[in-house]
Amino acid sequence: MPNSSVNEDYLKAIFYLGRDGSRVQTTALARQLGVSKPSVTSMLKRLAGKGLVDYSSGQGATLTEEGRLATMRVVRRHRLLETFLVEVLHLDWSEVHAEAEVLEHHLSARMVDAIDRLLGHPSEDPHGHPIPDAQGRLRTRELVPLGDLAAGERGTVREVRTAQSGRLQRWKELGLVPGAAVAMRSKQDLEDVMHVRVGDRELATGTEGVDGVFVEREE
Amino acid sequence: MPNSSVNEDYLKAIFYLGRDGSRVQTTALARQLGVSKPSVTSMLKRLAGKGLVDYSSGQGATLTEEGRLATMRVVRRHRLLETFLVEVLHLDWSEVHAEAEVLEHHLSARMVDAIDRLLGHPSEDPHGHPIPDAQGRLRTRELVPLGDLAAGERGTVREVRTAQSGRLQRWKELGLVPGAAVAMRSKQDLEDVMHVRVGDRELATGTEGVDGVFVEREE
DNA sequence: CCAGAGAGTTAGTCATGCCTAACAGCTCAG
DNA sequence: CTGAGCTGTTAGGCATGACTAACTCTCTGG
Ligand SMILES: [Mn+2]
Ligand SMILES: [Mn+2]
Ligand SMILES: [Mn+2]
Ligand SMILES: [Mn+2]
Repeated sequence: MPNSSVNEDYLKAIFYLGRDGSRVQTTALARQLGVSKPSVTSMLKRLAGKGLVDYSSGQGATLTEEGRLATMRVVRRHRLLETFLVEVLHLDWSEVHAEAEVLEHHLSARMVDAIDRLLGHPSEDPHGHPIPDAQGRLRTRELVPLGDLAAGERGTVREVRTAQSGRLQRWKELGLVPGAAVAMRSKQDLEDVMHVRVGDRELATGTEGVDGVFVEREE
Repeated sequence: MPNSSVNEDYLKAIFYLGRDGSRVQTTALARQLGVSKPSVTSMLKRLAGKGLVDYSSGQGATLTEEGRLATMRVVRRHRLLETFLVEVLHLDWSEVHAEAEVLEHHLSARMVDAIDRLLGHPSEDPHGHPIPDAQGRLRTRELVPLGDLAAGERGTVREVRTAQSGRLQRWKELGLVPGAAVAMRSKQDLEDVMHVRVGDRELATGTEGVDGVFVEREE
């Protein structure tokens, strides 16, 4: 009756893919989770049976309120774990996602509380992602992709969204970490090259190279 | 192809039940693991197929060398985890077994190393159990049940073996923890009552009440 | 000697999650 | 307008790991 690891990963995927308010497609879930489309169809029916998602054949899926709360509990565990792994076990921020992806399903409430306490109730994980509170509330912010800044605009890096550890490693080397001040110097859209000031360094990159870096625009 | 959580719990159970060198019976495993006897028969065949146990129908099971090494890796993770949960997360020693029982199956090598390093390569867990080293070597000691001490004999508590958190809590209150000096004052075998000095306190108990407390005899 | 208790196995079933094959419906390019 | 390419479902199967029912075998007490 409790949710399995697999259930929880489906819920998280539905949550992430549905952030823009849209219904989540079978195919998108299959790609995200690395399973076949029939597996997704079958699982959506079972999650609907448990009251965690709204699903009708061919119409995609959304989380119910119960499903959203269950998802927030998993996301909370995931992000607390990442923070813990970096702060306490001193793993690199590029490595912790894979660990947290597994352990998020196996932490008791007691351990979650102990970690939360030890870390002093952190509000963000190492990648800048907000940690849902114990009631399932998630802070939201107005962030834009770094590549959306116009030439001359400034901002501050707030979140880095990727699960690829190689990209995280590179961004750390480049100084593209939460808190970093950035300024868009110039953009050659046709060539897909932009010049960005990151802290006190200059960076030339394509859109793809910083895809996943989100900034808060300077007012 | 890697061992599942369930596989690992079977291996551990075979290891513990076979410590005395005997072959482990189907029924004993079924009771230990809380599953039916046919489930055990079926699993023993599969573990034998993986080369982890020696099994022939009706003759019980023993670990192969490969199975023993796999078991030592799980026991190492379990005991490092318990130590970590007590030392770092400050959970009570009576609570950590249940947590470790789950997490032992989901820790990466990287996390095991990080925990081992953080703790300074501990040699024992909070209950006094030796932690296998990374090569699967397990320290052995000559311990006897506290109840085996004869009147007048002294010793030191070295290990407490139980998975019941209530018993652990009680033993902690009584001072029956690894390192505690004990002395058998007197025994009334017919009534099954013994009087034991624990540190500077006096304890009257039946055999059952201290079953699982192991001591090193004073020479 | 024989009945019953235990130990252990076989057979058959179920739930969970995954897969491939096949097909239905929609949209869009040619 | 027609076929290719998507999206999505149904059908059927497999692996893991659990269960109950029914059986065999061995041992022991009366
Ligand atoms: Mn996960
Ligand atoms: Mn993160
Ligand atoms: Mn376990
Ligand atoms: Mn222990």
